Amino acid sequence: MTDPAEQSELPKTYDPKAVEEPTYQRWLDEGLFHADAGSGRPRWSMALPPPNVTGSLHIGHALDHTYQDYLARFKRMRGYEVLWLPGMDHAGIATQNVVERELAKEGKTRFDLGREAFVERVWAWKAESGWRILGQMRRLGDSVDWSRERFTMDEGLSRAVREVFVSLYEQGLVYRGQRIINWCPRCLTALSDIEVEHEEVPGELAHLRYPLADGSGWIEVATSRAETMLGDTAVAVHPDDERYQHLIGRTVRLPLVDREIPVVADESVEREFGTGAVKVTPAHDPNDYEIAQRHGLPDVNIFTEEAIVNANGGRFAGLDRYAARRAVKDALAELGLLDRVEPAPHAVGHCYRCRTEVEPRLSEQWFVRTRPLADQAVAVVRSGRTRFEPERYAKTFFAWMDGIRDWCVSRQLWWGHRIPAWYCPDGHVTVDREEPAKCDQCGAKELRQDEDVLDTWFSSGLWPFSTLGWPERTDDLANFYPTTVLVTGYDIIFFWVARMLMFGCHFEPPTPFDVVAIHGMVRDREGKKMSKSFGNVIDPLELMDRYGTDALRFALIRGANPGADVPLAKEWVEGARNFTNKLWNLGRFVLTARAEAWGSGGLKERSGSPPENRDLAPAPATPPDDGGGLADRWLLSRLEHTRAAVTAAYEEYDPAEAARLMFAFSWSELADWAVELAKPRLAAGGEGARQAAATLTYALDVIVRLLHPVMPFVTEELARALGADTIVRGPWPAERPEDLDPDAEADMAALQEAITAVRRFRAEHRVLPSRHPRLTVVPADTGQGELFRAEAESMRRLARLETVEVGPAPADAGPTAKLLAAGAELYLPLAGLLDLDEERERLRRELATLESERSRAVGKLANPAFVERAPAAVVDKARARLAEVDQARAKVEAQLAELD
RNA sequence: GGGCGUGUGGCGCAGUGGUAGCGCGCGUCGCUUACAACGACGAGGUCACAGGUUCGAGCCCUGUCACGCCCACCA
Repeated sequence: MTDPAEQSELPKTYDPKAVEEPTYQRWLDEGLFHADAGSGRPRWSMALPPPNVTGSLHIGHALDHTYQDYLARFKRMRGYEVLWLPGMDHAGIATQNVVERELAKEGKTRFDLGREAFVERVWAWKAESGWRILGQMRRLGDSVDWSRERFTMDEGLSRAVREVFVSLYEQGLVYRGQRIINWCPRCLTALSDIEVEHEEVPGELAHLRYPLADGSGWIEVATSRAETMLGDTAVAVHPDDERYQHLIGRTVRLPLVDREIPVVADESVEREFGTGAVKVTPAHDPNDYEIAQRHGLPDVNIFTEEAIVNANGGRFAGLDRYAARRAVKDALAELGLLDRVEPAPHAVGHCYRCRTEVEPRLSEQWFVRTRPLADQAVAVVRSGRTRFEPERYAKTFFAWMDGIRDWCVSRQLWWGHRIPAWYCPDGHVTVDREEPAKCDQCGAKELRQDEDVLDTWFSSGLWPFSTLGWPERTDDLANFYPTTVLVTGYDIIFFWVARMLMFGCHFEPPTPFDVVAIHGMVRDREGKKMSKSFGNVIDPLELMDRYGTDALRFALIRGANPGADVPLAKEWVEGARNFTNKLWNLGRFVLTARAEAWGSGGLKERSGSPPENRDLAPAPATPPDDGGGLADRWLLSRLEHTRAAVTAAYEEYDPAEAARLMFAFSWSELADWAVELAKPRLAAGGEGARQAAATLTYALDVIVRLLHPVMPFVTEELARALGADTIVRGPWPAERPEDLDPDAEADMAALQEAITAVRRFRAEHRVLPSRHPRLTVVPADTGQGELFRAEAESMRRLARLETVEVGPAPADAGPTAKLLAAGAELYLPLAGLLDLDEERERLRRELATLESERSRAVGKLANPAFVERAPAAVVDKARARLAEVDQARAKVEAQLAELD
């Protein structure tokens, strides 16, 4: 019942759904992503920044993975043995929070389950979530080596973590101590400095009066956190501050808690700030803690872990920080000890995972001594052994490393690597790679392991070598370390890149990677950050469902200018989808042309999927020789330019530039001109048709290969249709400088200019498409004359002309238009082209319409009431419109004059 | 308070010394046998501002303004 002719029709649009999944499966089945160290090829390696097992991949991952995939595929095609190693991060706090939220829905807390059961539960959750993420990576087309997939908490990596921690301890680079750390009262754990996000809040500065103990007056202090006065143990002033000389060494009576505390002199006090006297709360402020250390002051902790006032806060016990602040101010005001409260915006730290205000808290934690490690990491970048791309991010890195402070690595969580430290009843610490049988110092056998786990970034900091089997001296480590490139967003240079450099340079020198390639963040169409609260997040899966993976990837890469943020909107992806379809149809055209040129029996169709014509010869590895015609020579020259520029851009970590070049060549040159120029030759058949088809086939094959790193699916499908089994392993198009042909490019430019000039004239004068005038070209020189004579047929067709003649200007041909293009003069007889009377009539009607609009506008603007009373915008609009009308009138009048 | 970056047509962006480009949008025309997810043609920019270097400056230098991001223990 189906018409056989119709059956052989190829689908007019590219259908990603039919192609992507089977293609990816085939790549896996054929082991194309598997890295074989024994292959003898040069090696190239990269470790995937492990996504958090939390949740699913977002648009930022899509960018990150696409960027890496372009590098991996590009290098693979160029003949490298590529290892792109995948995996996931256990993501301590983030994951624990997610599972705790899930528990909360059941009305439970982790404490109801107990540590062991809770951790079990997280593992179960991880199994499920991890599966989803792997599926998304397949969707994206990630060419990772699945046989080497790792997880930060798997056995091998856990061993690496213990090895590093214990070694650092032995080297004196890990220590335990009491410090003021950043504490999240909601997550109930310590945080490192970079896990705190500073944010400006309105805030206030309260001026409090502390009466002198001897009743001789008072001293005034200023604070943004009045409630902390409950934990004050001193007041500090600058030693040279004349205002307070007489008070140094005396004592004040701390109101509300009725504690006598000293006035001390400390150089850290700024005389100009506030009153020049500062209250000292050693347990709740890092500066104050240092002052206390210097002066031997006690510390009074007034908060519980949840930041609720404890028993030390007397009658304020039980209030949270904010309630206590109000209550303390009220109480002081009643006593006449609150001088005033003024607004004072200042930055407050928030937990990077839950946004809760961080509370400085004095506690016992584990720290990494970072200075020596940081120095090594800085040296490797300064020397150029490791390079940032773009380079300016090295500055960001240096700036942070310069001011780096010791890294608090212990977390009061349950999900993570348990700290390998054990305590005996006497409090001695034993740090070991395996669970020790007895205390190092006293031999006690009752040991209890530290309850805390390590910062998630501790294990991810080992990623480049722990994933290769370290500390074992594995083949993979020998073959693929240092890794070649590390790709990531600028947002985690401090969190991750810096830590990897510190650990890598120290434990597995010289460096974990040669190049750090930094990309930006995905933004919405207005350049705004994507976030759930703005409601502007885009789900990559939705985009892939709708437009295909290649479209999403191309849109992301096209916007990924080096180091800069990537704006993305549906329309961008839609445009990229149109491009995939353009390629698809280019493929359809070329394949058909090729089949017809060689008289083969047309193309076959696989159900609903792309063309398969293995009966034809495989795509040529080199262009057809001869290359006689201008169109072919021009195309090959442009192709070689593109090939060279795209290759260079890929090498230089500028895939956005490569994308632009490929897009422009494919669409504006190959499709818009080369194909159009080929049509008459193809239609003529014979050797000319074969020549044209061969050149187009070659060009398509090359551009498809160039595009493959960015758009792997549609290009693989087209390459297969052209006769290749796969292009995943290349080859990459070879350099062909002999194809560069400046003469052909110049000639083609002249021809294009002439054709466009005629088209423009036709469009402006509304020449019906069915009218085919005769054109006379008066060339600028003899060379140009030959050009136009040779290309007369192309020009005739593309400009819709009856004939194209090269010679002297026609005499006495009646009304004639003279156009200029590339130095040549083009003469178009108007008679018969457009009906002159009809055209005059049309122009007069148009002029009349414009005149009447003009007189109305003039009248309106001449009316003072309108000009004065109407909104300015309306008046401006009227004026602008009048100007437009005047311009249009002038044009129409000129056209009328041309006709006479 | 430091550091980095950005200001180019309505919107999003390229363009590191030699006659202003791309995508989207917009206007006019067109279902020309690869593609209407298309084609042809067009409108639209004193390249934030002010100085300077140069034969010549979006592109280099200085300063100003605006915006963005990062870092930061002035309570």
